[in-house]
Amino acid sequence: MAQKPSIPKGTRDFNSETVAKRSYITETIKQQFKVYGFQPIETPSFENSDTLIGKYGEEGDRLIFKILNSGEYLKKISDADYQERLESKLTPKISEKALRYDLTVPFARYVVQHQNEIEFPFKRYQVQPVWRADRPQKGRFREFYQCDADVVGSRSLFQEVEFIQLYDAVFTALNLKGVTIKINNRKILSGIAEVIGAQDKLIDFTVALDKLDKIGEEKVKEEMLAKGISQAGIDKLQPLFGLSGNFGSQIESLKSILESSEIGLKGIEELEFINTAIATLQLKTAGLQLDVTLARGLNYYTGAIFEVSAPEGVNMGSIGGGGRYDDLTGIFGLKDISGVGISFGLDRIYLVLEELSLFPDSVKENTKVLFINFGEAEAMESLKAVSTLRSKGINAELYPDWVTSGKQMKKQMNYANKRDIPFVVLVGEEELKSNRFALKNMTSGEQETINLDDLISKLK
RNA sequence: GUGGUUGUAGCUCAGUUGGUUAGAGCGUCGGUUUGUGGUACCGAAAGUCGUGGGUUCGAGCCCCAUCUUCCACCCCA
Repeated sequence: MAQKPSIPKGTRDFNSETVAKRSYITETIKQQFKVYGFQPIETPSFENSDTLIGKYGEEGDRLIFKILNSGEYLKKISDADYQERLESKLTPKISEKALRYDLTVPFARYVVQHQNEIEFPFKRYQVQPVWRADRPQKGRFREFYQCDADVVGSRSLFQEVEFIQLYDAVFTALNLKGVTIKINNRKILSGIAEVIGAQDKLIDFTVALDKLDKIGEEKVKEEMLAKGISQAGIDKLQPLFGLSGNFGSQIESLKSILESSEIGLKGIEELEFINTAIATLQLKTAGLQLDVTLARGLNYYTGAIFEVSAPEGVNMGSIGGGGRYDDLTGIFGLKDISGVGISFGLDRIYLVLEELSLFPDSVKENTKVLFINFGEAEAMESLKAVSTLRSKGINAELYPDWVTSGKQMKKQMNYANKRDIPFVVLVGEEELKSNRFALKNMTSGEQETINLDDLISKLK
């Protein structure tokens, strides 16, 4: 064979079984989104670069796929710019569009652009692929799907409460038990940074703190010190490292750390509200856990921060995340619109369900009955029956090629086997004469000759 | 973006310090079996050893580049 074609790294082809399983997940998620009152929207797969660039931090900019301009884009570059070879200067001149990096920023753009047509609070969901120029690893791809639900135009903490319920509802519907919804609050992180005198180093501080369960207390302290946080400040963090117990007792410890910080106390107040509400409403299968070290998406989250981790024992990064962003639309010129949202990582949820064998057998459902083809007259008669069965909603098909020998028969039976088709119908010369059908059960091997009505009822 | 790792038949993988014609299992195809599949037995086809350079009398094996896989960073769903 000649050189085989290939696809770019970090992308995948999906066979029909995988498509069925993926669609089982997205349909389950969409169904819950609808039940919770969200409306679908879709946005283009690529945006103007200035919509995306600079919204995800320096690291994010690096991971955005940029689209080369059409036409003679190099001719428009001045000799000076060309000679200079400065990416930051040249890139915007040869690339004015970029692939969607997530669903949140395009959504913010959508809200601002269509603000006069939207009823606030606006609840939307969106299930579309996003692209990142990342280096692939397990559960990390360069093209993957996000399933987002967001609300804009309400500051109510009941939204956060509902999103936690929504997470719980989806994972319950997927029969995925033992999922942990971690929650934190940007205001608490700000408060802690304030207390230790590192307000200006909030990001460095939280990035280091985020690594606590991965690299341990000592390394975290080292990293903070290296980032310029004072030893005195780090000492004040000591109670934080020993934080344990349930939601309530952790909150009490945090209160003592944050007693001098107004914003920190505000964060605690918010967390307490959410926790109390969830305790009253109860979750079905997921667990809610306060995790002060959780610090994701700080480039725009301002209040609650969510992250969902797979059940214990499954080696997978987060399978969902989200949070409150008080001023996301501000970057597009629409001030004081608060938003909060969550995201499900389809590709990772897939890997988790696969690892735990949680896909129901029903996702594989395909053709129920295959008619063996014995020749023109028989095939014609078979197609009549096939049409009738199809009109009754029974997945049926006729093998397209005729039997010319016993080998062909074997081939057709094998075909049914390979495709896991549970029934085969034989309409040969005898059946044609008697106007009956030989129905064979491919699992048990049993066979019976019956009329059309019986055939329908047996296959229903 | 940094460091490492992987690639041999359709699939999963062997292949010794560089040495004749690169192997196995599964699958595929044919036969035992011309209206009955799954099991069994017999047989066959199938590989530019990821790709491109280089070293060597000789390269699947060594060197360089590149693509790909997986992993750890960074970051993230």
